Amino acid sequence: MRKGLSCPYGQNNLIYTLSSADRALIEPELKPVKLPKGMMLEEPGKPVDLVYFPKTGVGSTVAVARNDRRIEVGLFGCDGMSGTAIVMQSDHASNETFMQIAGDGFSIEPDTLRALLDQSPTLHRHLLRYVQAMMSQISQTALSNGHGKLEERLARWLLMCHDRIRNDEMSLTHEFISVMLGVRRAGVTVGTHMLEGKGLIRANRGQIVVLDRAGLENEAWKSYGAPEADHDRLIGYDQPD
Amino acid sequence: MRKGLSCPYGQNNLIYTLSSADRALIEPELKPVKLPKGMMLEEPGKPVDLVYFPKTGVGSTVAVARNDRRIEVGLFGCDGMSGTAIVMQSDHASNETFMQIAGDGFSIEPDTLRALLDQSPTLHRHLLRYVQAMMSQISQTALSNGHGKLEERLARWLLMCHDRIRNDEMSLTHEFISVMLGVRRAGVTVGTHMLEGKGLIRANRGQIVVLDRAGLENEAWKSYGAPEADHDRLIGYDQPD
DNA sequence: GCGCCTGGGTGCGGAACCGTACCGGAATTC
DNA sequence: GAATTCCGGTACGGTTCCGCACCCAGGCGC
Repeated sequence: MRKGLSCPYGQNNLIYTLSSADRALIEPELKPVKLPKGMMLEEPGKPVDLVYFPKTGVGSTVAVARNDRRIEVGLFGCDGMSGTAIVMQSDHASNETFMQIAGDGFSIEPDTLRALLDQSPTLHRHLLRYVQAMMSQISQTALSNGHGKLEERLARWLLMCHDRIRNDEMSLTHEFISVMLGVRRAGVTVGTHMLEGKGLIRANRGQIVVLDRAGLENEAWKSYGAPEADHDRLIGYDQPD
Repeated sequence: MRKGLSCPYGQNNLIYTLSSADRALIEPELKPVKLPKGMMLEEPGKPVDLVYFPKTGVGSTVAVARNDRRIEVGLFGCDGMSGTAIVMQSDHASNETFMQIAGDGFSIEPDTLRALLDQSPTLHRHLLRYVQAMMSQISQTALSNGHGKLEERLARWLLMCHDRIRNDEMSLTHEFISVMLGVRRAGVTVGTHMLEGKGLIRANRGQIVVLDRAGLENEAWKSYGAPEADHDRLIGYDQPD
């Protein structure tokens, strides 16, 4: 587990790190919600109809091209939120966001959130800083997609997932990972074998177990770390109050 | 020229599309400034020391990895600004931004801008929506880097540059383009030959001339367009007032 | 005029990854 | 327990792009 995500299990870190005043402001408006696997949180070009703050599970943000090519650009769990367009004073999402690993969390109406943002500059500031951290993550993804070898990108992706799950076991199929990374399914099979051969993970049938996190970080050192450090600086230890 | 960038030549579109009240607010604080080629506008991990609004020229935002791998993630000209971290209520940049093609524009002190953002929610909103458009552009870059062939990525990049120059001739070396795209210099040579062969551009010695813009767009259709449409929706025709 | 630097053209071997396809075992369904 | 679906292992030819290297031409300084 990364240090910046050390909020208690079953909390959303963005909410948890708010000042008590801001938390008191937003908490009454948050509705508990199940987030089943595959649930669509926002769709490109459409208005955001609910904003979600996961407590568990993992959400993926995917850029989609006209010709149906798609690739994951960002990923979040208890550290983040969907519907960032609202924070940006827009209303339409530009990417697709869905639940990649089931969980639960909170939802809030966009209009309500907008009102709260107007009411509390510190709340707005907090969420803006989160979006800034996401931009850093997306930038790193662009870099990694451009320069990284498959094995390195795979290691980075597994790490980012692992960061957001309080468990070394992850339910992930090669097929799914291949879509997220924008590579062949067979490529992922080969990549996981490489990582298995080095004793970093163990995989079988829709299950990947992280054995050596430090080793994975080493494998992905070119691509992993900078956005995570940004996040910790922007959110983790920067609690207003 | 794209429709969303149709502000008068020698204006910054972000400033130009402000409400008259907001423009009156910010204009006294803007200092005219030359933006020579290669000028560093912000550096990763360092505080933003000035925010720039170009009127002419092109700026590049580049993600840098620890091992010195780098790749351009975003690009802006008279349509944008540097120092978006300030708009996001942060102070440190996470990427490197520099002038790729010389120009001129305005600068403003971060503290001054911060004060203005607090003072005018509509100003803040306007700039936030610009950052949202940039996120869309970065996402598309990640997608393009992951899936796109060199020729297609090259076409997209030339289009994005062309959008921000009021001229079909662009001073660009293969070497420079190769760094921006994160590919070999020789690869760019081959790619430009392909585009030349199709009659879309003409290139010689540090000069690239766009001959057939529509053809270029066709060549890059998978990657070009969506972020530009987002930008136009968020900024171009959404003038408060 | 000469040398030098910059920018671009070209070639070659090899690595990485693609598209496609086939197969087998594991889980699920009825 | 038979059928079906899901998931992963494997193979093969082809393409794209890399790393490296060498050379040539234009432009500049001296």
